[in-house]
Amino acid sequence: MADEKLTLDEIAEKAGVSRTTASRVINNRPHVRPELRQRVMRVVGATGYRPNPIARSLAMQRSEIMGLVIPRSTHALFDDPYFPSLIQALAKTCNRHNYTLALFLFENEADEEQLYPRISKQGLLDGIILQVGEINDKLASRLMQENFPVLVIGRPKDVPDASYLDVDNVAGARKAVAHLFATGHQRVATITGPLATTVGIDRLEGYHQVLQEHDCPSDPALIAEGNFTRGGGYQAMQQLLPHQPDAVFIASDTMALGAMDAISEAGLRVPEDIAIVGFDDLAPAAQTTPPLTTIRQPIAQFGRKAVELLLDIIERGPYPPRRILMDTELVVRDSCEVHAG
Amino acid sequence: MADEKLTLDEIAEKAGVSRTTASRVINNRPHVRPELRQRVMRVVGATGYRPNPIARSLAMQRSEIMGLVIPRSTHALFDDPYFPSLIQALAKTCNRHNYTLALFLFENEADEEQLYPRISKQGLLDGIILQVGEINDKLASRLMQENFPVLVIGRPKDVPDASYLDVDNVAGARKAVAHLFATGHQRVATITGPLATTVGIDRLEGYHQVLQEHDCPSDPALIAEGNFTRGGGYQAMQQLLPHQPDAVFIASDTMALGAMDAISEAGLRVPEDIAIVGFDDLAPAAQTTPPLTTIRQPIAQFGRKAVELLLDIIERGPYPPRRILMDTELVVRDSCEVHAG
DNA sequence: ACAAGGTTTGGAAGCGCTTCCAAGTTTAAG
DNA sequence: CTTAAACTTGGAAGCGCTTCCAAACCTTGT
Repeated sequence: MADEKLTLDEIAEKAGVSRTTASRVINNRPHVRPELRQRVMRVVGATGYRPNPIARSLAMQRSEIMGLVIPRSTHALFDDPYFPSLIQALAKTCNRHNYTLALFLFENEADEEQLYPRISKQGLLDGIILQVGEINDKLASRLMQENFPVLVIGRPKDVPDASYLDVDNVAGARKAVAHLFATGHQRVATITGPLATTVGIDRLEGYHQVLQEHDCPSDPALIAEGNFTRGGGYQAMQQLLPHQPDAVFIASDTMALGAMDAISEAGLRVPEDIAIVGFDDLAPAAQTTPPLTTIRQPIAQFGRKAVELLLDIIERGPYPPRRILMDTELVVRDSCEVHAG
Repeated sequence: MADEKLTLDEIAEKAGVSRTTASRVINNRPHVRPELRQRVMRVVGATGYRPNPIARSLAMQRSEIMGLVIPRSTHALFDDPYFPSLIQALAKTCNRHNYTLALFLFENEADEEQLYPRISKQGLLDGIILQVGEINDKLASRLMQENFPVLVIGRPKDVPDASYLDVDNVAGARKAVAHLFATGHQRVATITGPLATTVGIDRLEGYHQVLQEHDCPSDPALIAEGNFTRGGGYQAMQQLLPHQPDAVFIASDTMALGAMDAISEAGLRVPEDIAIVGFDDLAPAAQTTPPLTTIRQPIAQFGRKAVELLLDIIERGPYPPRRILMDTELVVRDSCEVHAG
C-alpha cells in the first residue's frame, strides 16, 4: 500500500503518458488506447494511488458530500430510536452512491444561526437532507431561496416548492384507529405528537377522520399532546386516564412505552383495560409486554429513497418539486385484543 | 443575502485591492491597513460573500472535516442509545471547533473493504474518530500504518501506538460489583458484553477483581455473555436464572432491560429476589421499574474530549500516543436494595 | 538628511485535479 | 489511393483559494 502522497502527475510520468490521459483512465473514460490504459492501471495498482478528492471536487464543482441536518432535536434524538435508524439508513445509502454524509445537529436557534453559513454556502455540500421539525422551520425556506438542493424529510408547511419525502401519516393513523374500532373499542383516545409539527397534526387528522366515520364526536378530553419522548407519553397518558378511554392511539412507540408505564402504575392492564396502537415499529415495539400493535414505517426504504431523491435533485434541478408519501403497514401484536364489551 | 457565487477576486476587485489583501482580511491576518480592511469588510458584508471551503481546503491542505467510523454496529446501533448520544456529543463539539463530522457506518467486512479507500486516502478527512469494536479490529492498525490521524474510542488491542479515549471500565465494573456486595448480596452473577471486545473483557475483569477481594471464587455458571442488546440480555439472564444468583452486574443498561424482562417472566422481582446494577446511565435507566442503579459514563464530556484529542493529533502529530481513561460514577437508584439475608 | 529596519501591498506560483481544444493518428469509405 | 470521419493524445487553461516573495512605502535613530 502506498504511503507518501502521490499526484496524478507522478502517476502520469511513471506511466509515460500525459496527465490528461492518466486522468482519463482513472475516471474510466473513453478515448484511451487499451495498451496505455493498462500501463496506467498497472502504475496505479502498484503505487496505491488514489486521487485527491478535494482537488477533484474543486475541478468538478461537486463534492459528493451531502449534509443531513436535524434541528431542535436534543431530547427526541436521545430518546427515540427513530433517528438512529434513519441516520443509519441514510449513511448506508450515501455510501452506496459514493457519497459522504455530513452530520449537522442543531439544538436551538442559536446553533442554527451559527451553523447556517457552514451548510448553506456554495462548495462543501452538494445538497442537504433536512429533517423538518417545527411547522415554521425557516431553514427549509432559507435554503430553498438560496437555490440550494434540499430534500425535506417530513412534510414542510409554508415552503411552496419544497421537495419532500414523508410517510403517509394520515393514512397510517387511520389504519391504527380503524383497527381499534375493528377490535371493538368505543372510547378511543389519542396521544399526539407535538401539534406544532406536521407529523403531529397529520396523525391527529387521521384519528379525527376515523372517529367521524364512526359517528363518534371527538372529545377534546380524549386528546393529549405528547412530545415523542417516553416521559411525554407518560404524562399524556396520565391526563387521559381520568376520562376512561378503552383504547388509545399513540403517535409513536416511544410515547407508547411511557403511556404503558402510566397505565400499569394506575393498576390497569393492556390490552384488557386499555388497548393501544403505536406508530413506528422500531425495535422497542416488539419488546414491550405485551408486544405492541403498531404502524410500521419502512424506515430503511425511507432512507434509501431520501438519498436517491436528493441525488436526483442535485442532478436535474429542483423542478418540478418531488413529493412522495410512503405507505405504512399495520403490525398486529398483542396490545389490542378483541374487546369483550 | 447573496445569490450567485462570488469569488475572492470579485470581492477584491469591488474593494479595489488585490486578491492577496482580500484574503488577508477575510482570514483576519495582519499586515493590512485598517482603512483597507474596513473597505473589504464592507464589501464582504454587502455581498454576503463566503469563501469556497473546497478551494480553501485544497490550498491549505486541510479540509476541516473529520470522520466518525463505527464498524460492525447494526444491531447495537439500533438498540442502544449509547451511539446516538455519542454521535450527538461528537457532532456538537465538531461544530464548535468549526469542523464538520462525516459519518461512516459499517455493517460488515465487505462494507469495510469497500469504504476503506474513501476514508483513508489523503485529502477528504483530516482525521478519524474510530469507535473500536472487535479486539482485532484491523481498521485501526491499517489507518495508523498509513500515518493517518486516528483517535480510537474504546481501548484497542494489538495496535501499539494508538491514541485512545476510553472509560475506565475495570474501575466502573468494580464500583458496580462492590456496591452489590456492600448491599449484602452474596451470589453475584454478571452478564458481560461480547468477550471479543475490550469493553466486554474489562468489565468482566472488574467483576473478577471484586469477587476475589471478597474471597468469592468466580463460578463460570454465574457468568453469561451478552451482546449489548436487549435481546441478548434477556437470553443471558435466562441462562443465569437456574443458578439462582441474588444479584447481577450487567454490562449495559440496554441488556439490563432484557434481563429484567427475563426476571419478571420468571416471576421474580427486582430488587427483592435479584438485585441489579447496570452500566451506562442513559435515558432508559431511569425509566425502568424499578429505576436502575447503574454506572454513569460521562458521555457528553467523552464526545468533547474525543474531538479535542483528535484535533490535537491532527495539529501536533501522533506522538506521543494520547491515552485517556475517564472516570465513571455509581448512580444509586432502586434496583439494588439492601439485602435482608 | 540618510541608512536600517519594519510594515503594506500585490504579482505570481501553487494546491491536485478536470476538461476544452487543437494537433496528430487511425480507420472506413468512396 | 484519396478524403472524410472517426479516435487518441497532450498542452494549457481553469476550479477558488493561500502564501511566498520582492517591491514599495513608512518609521525611527543618528
